[in-house]
Amino acid sequence: MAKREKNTEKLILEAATKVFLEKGFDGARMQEIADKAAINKALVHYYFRSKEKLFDAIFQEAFVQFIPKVMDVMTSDSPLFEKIKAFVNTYISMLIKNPHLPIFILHELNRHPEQMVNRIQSFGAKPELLVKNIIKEIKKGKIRPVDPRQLIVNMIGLCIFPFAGRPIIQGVIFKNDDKTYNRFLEDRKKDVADFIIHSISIKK
Amino acid sequence: MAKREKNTEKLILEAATKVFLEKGFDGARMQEIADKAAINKALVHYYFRSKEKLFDAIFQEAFVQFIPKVMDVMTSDSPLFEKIKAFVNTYISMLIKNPHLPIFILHELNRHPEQMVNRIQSFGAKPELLVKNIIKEIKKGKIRPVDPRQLIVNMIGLCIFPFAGRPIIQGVIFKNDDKTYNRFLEDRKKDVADFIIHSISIKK
DNA sequence: GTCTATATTGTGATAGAC
DNA sequence: GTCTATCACAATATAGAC
Repeated sequence: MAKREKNTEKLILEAATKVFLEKGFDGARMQEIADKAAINKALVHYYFRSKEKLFDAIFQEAFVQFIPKVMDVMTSDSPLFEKIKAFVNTYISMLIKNPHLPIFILHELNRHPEQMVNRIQSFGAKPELLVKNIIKEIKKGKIRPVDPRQLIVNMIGLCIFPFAGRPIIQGVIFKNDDKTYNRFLEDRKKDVADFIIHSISIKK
Repeated sequence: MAKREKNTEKLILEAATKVFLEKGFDGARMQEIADKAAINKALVHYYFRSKEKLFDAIFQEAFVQFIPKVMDVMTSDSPLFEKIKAFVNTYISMLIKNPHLPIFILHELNRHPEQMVNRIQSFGAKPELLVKNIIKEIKKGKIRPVDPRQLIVNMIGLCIFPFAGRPIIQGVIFKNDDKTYNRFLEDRKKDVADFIIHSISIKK
């Protein structure tokens, strides 16, 4: 059976995702989206009515992807260090596939912080559970006493930053070499996990 | 003696800095800059000719501020851990005063990575020195063997992320409370330094 | 559903009086 | 130097034929 042709709506969404993620809402052009989807500009409006509505569709999906599935990791019954390794590995792997995601989400949310209020309810990340879990480990004397919120921010920041800051890091530290930087990102899965674990381990 | 009036050029630069840093190049409007400077739109063009030229002036200064003065810290002859503490403390303090700086720089460089090539030469950050310094500490057995480049990226990322990701972090973890988040940022000066130092300390 | 043509508005930039 | 008025074009959005 022949492969089914993609329908137009999907073509537009794919094109729009690329353009919006690379240029942001303000930098994106409906014309460029239409060109990339190999259709006419009017057709984009036919399917999504306005630039804003099209953007909302893309942002929604991108945002869900961006929010790390902390809960998935925490519901497992493996030890904390194993959970950290799994989280870092999964999250960095996803970002390697979607390198523009961090800046896109971060920039758009900085432009429109009010939108954050709406988003919070719409997804089920409950960091309280993770916080409690960390506190439990501290009380059991398994890890160094730290502010759990700081630890969570550290974990996420360490994963995201090399993608959000790629041009500057690659430029300054890696002499703009793509291959070396990609290798650096691969290595990071292990390095960041080690880094975090060492930072909360108790010295004997 | 009466306080001297600010000249127009300075007024424009101050207004433009605010607008560009909050909205980025694509989102900024010459009209808004003029309004904020309490002058006419034509006058902005009179002083800077074009939006792009005005932007360049702002970006240049912002970029210099953004690049952490790693060298300043490293030229001191204090021990590595003291250097790390000083760096984290200085950099986070600066970011508290300029919270929009990270997203602004990161976003604009992602939009125009080619510009990074020009910038690199224009400022004197030589991370090689820092890399060598870290390697020396490792060889002396003072710290755990790590990839110095990863360590540097970690240090910077840990400082920057809570500012770049403020809306999302504050929304999800801090129930959107400004005061708590500001306190969190203050605490971070110490917490991040501790975090890094523990992560590279050698266990006895 | 898809196209061409066009309306409409927004925005950077300039001309010219004062 | 500073202003008002205006140009020129870019970009979103719609009308209407097919």
